[in-house]
Amino acid sequence: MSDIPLLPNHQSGPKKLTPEQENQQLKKIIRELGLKVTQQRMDILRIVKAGDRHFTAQDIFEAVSETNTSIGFATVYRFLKALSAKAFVTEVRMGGMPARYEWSSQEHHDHLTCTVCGKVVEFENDEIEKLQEEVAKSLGFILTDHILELFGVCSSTHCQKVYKSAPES
Amino acid sequence: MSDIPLLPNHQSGPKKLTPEQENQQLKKIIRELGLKVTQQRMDILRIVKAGDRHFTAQDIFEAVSETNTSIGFATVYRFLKALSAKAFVTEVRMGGMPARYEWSSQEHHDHLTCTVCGKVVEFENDEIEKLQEEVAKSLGFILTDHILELFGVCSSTHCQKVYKSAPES
DNA sequence: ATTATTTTGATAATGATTCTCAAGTTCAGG
DNA sequence: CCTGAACTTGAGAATCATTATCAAAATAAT
Ligand SMILES: [Mn+2]
Ligand SMILES: [Mn+2]
Ligand SMILES: [Zn+2]
Ligand SMILES: [Zn+2]
Repeated sequence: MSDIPLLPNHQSGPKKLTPEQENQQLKKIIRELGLKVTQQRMDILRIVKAGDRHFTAQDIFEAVSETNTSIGFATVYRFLKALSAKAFVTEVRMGGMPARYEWSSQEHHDHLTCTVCGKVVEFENDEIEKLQEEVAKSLGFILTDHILELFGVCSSTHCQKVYKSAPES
Repeated sequence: MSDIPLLPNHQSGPKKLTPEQENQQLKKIIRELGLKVTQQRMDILRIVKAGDRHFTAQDIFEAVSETNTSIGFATVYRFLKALSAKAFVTEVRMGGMPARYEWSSQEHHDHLTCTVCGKVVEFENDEIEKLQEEVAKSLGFILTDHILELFGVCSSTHCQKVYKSAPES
């Protein structure tokens, strides 16, 4: 949807890949899932992996349709499910709205989602992470994972207006 | 992990109310919403307000049906929506699961869950809450809600042993 | 009581996601 | 290159939670 810049997808590794090299990468991933390589899966994977945004199934469906392949929603959902089952992609869900998917980057981050337009902003905050560790430790736990999702209203005039005109909180 | 464990509603004030007093309380709330007092609304409110857990619309529908009144799902959803619009109840929507509602008077809390035995500990950390506000503000958002779930291994010898001997995940 | 205003609930509609299954594709082996 | 068994696809039906419709019923101000 919109385009307020976030954490840029700052990759560190080399990203000069020939199309053929990229294809080999994608195929390798598909095979790691124990699945057959199909045009649809290649297309979906290319989009999700290359993108620096959070895609909905609809986004991916449209993107794949645009290029060449005819594809069904079922295929998109099926493959995304397989990818997130093996943690290649992360599924971000917010009540009511369609799920969003992103390539699982190595870098940890949390999400701030606009409850009006669905925009997702990534952030990472070392202080919060540290406090989480402390909380866990103080309760006798070894912390192994966490989910932090913030919800709010983004700065777009549209969303601000909707928020202010809504029944007051 | 099938159920959503929560704070027992460890009481705050005096809760010795005659049925009539309780009814007056409930009516007052309904009128504060600018709505007419109906049997259905009384029933729904009584359940949500008294409960010590998170209810789904289904839960409430069943509970009300059991007692006396015939009631429709639409009525449950409508009234819950009105209640959460005015923040009398909190709506929690996660993933694809049905929304859950809880009376808002409970202290805010987050959860720390043992991934081995499933034990859930609640905690509350003002510093984290404050940092969340700051993060949202710095990204131009008005923060309206958040979900913070920590996962780890609790201090029980059993869970510690399982954790140490487990192959890495 | 009267009656204007709300509310209700059965049922249809919605929207995201999943399921079904006939037809099409992939790929290991020959 | 063929073949065929196993896998995959996509159109459409099915689910599931939630919302919208709307005529009939309940509420509350007069
Ligand atoms: Mn992200
Ligand atoms: Mn919290
Ligand atoms: Zn927004
Ligand atoms: Zn444990």
